[in-house]
Amino acid sequence: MEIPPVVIDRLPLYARALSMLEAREREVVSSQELGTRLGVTPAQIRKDLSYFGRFGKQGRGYNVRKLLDELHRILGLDKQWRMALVGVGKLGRAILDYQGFAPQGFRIVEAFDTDPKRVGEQISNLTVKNVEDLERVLSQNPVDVGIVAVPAEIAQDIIDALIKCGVRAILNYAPIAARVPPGIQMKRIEPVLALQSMTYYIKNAGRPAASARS
Amino acid sequence: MEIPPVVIDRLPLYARALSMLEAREREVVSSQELGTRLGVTPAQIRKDLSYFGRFGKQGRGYNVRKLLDELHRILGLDKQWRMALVGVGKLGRAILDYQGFAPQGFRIVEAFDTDPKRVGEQISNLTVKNVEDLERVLSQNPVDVGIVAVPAEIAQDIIDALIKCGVRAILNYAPIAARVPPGIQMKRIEPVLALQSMTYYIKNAGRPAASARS
DNA sequence: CGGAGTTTGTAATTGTGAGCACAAACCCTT
DNA sequence: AAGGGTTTGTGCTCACAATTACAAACTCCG
Repeated sequence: MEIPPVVIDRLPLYARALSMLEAREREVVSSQELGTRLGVTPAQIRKDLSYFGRFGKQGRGYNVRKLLDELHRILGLDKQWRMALVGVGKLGRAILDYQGFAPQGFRIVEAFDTDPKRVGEQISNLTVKNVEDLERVLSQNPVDVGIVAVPAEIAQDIIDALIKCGVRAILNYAPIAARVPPGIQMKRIEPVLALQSMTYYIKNAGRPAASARS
Repeated sequence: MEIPPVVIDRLPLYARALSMLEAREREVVSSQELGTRLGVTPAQIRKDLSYFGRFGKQGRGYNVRKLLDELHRILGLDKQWRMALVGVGKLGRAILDYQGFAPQGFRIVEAFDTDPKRVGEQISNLTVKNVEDLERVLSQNPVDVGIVAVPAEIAQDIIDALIKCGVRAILNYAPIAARVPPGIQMKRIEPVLALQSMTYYIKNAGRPAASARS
């Protein structure tokens, strides 16, 4: 069955909420409560889950542990994922430093750069390698995900190179609308774009002089 | 007229592509070409723009400079936007360091933290202030946008505090599904969620043994 | 200046996802 | 064991967004 991408995008949210509940040793949760926590309607949650099976019990709700396991299995979060970072400038270093990947099973196992001055440098347990060796290195030791943190001008070339090396998912921090062939996943991380769409909504508000704040 | 949020989300993409074309001194561009660059259908672009007016000329296309100006005006990008950062841990420091905001008119003008050890510290032209003084500082010198880079546990409280201070848009880096009242804009920046949905699509692919690569 | 070739703007259509509402299933208390 | 109270899973409807298709408007070359 073909599952709508929006549904897939919501599943990690559900999983994260369930993790929190599990940490608090909650055994059961209803779509109602989950929905309130996440700002999603209960029907939406039930429908999303129904694409994959019947995980709840009428009159009771969902077993937190069991549903979390199912979601992990569905999303492929029951494995470890190997990632390669390209670009170890300021942004790249911040990504290497980021403590949020590892606990979720995402490990950065290679780092590349074009700048010879950076190649060879040791950053958090990794030796920065030359991007020219990308194909050689990754063919011997493949990764699943490529993280792109290079200037916009060369981002598309880097992405193409990564895909040629068998990478199937790209996390793109470069400010560019890159193209990937069908079957390859790509998501942008672009704070500036997020800001630029929010300003549309707030541009006219002025400072609320002295009116009510609901 | 009520404009679909998806449309608003695409406008910054158009603006960025136009910026690039302007830098290359292109005078005119068609929806066709713009669409190819961005991976969007030409009709989509024309329809999106038609919500706001008639900016093109049949048989010719869009004047790059003029359309870019219009988009800037529509999105409110013709002003400077003041932002306050809360949380100057590793992530917060990386955000302060990020060179991508300023050129687009987004300036971080205040930085806050809860940790007394960090309060008073100087980071890139800013003095870190105590989050307890948030209300006082921002009431004297309001900002438009709040950037949240604190642990999940306190993120909702920080967001509530920012909104109480008149902030109308939140850029949220904390891994939490926070709630905001209607009229307040919020966007998440969450690389992990992006990864966790991509794995769904690539989890079964295995390594393509020796098959064709299209 | 005329006609072939472009390209826009939009009406009409198609496709898709969200919400509603309810039967069926289960829990729990008495 | 029975009945009131919950909650799930899903068919149906509605709303909205993407695509198609085309008339109208413009360009530009000879």
